[in-house]
Amino acid sequence: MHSTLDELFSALSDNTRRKILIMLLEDDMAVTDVADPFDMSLPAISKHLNILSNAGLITQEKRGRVNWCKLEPDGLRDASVWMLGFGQFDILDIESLEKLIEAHIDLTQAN
Amino acid sequence: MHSTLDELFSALSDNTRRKILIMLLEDDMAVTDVADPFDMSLPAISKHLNILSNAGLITQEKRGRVNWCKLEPDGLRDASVWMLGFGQFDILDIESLEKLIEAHIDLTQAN
DNA sequence: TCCATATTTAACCATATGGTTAAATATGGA
DNA sequence: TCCATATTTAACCATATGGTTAAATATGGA
Repeated sequence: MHSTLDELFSALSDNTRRKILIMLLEDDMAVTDVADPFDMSLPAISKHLNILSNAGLITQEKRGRVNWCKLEPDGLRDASVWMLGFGQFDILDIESLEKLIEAHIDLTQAN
Repeated sequence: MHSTLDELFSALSDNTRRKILIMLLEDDMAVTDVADPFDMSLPAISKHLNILSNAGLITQEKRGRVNWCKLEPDGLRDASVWMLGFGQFDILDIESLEKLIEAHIDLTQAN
């Protein structure tokens, strides 16, 4: 929830955890199912999921015996903002961003 | 140069290193000058700079006694691309986008 | 030549990280 | 009630990380 950039980037610095995030892009998953494709013990995956939770990248909701893991859509935002603030704008289309903001301003002024 | 995402995100997960990158956004710097604002020994800074080099985020050029540190503009690219591939760029809300545009304008006008 | 300056290397240390296996816990269902 | 299933916790281990101080190295300049 109130995770630091340290926690965020650190959470992203492990390939297992990045793969888990990509899996959760598809759908929410139980811990056992998250662990399935990995050649690694369940406790190891459980720890990775904890790290992702603390970084704000996922949330976990326990229903019955099953702990459902869900991607947290806003989790990457702080990291994205920090990185893009560096001027890596050639990746994004600046003009369309400006149009988006103009549209937003028009909408708010129309009220 | 050909650093992994692990190295990249890991390099970014330390606040000292992020601060160094922001300092180098201004201008190239000698190692001693990079170290100056930090309450930390020179060897510690030297190690941080090595980590940033290995991650492809900076380059170092030795001229005489002085090792000049230079921001590597494409260094963040792979990380950015990973996040884009993640498809979560709608996570940037309007406010963040406005800040980004402002930052971009500041940067281009600073030239 | 000799000293100062800039930086790295070496040796060390405490703590963090990413994994393991075994045991504990909690819920579901016959 | 009793067993299976889902997951976490505990204890442990090897290696990585981020720092230190002291020594080594290389260059610049009087």
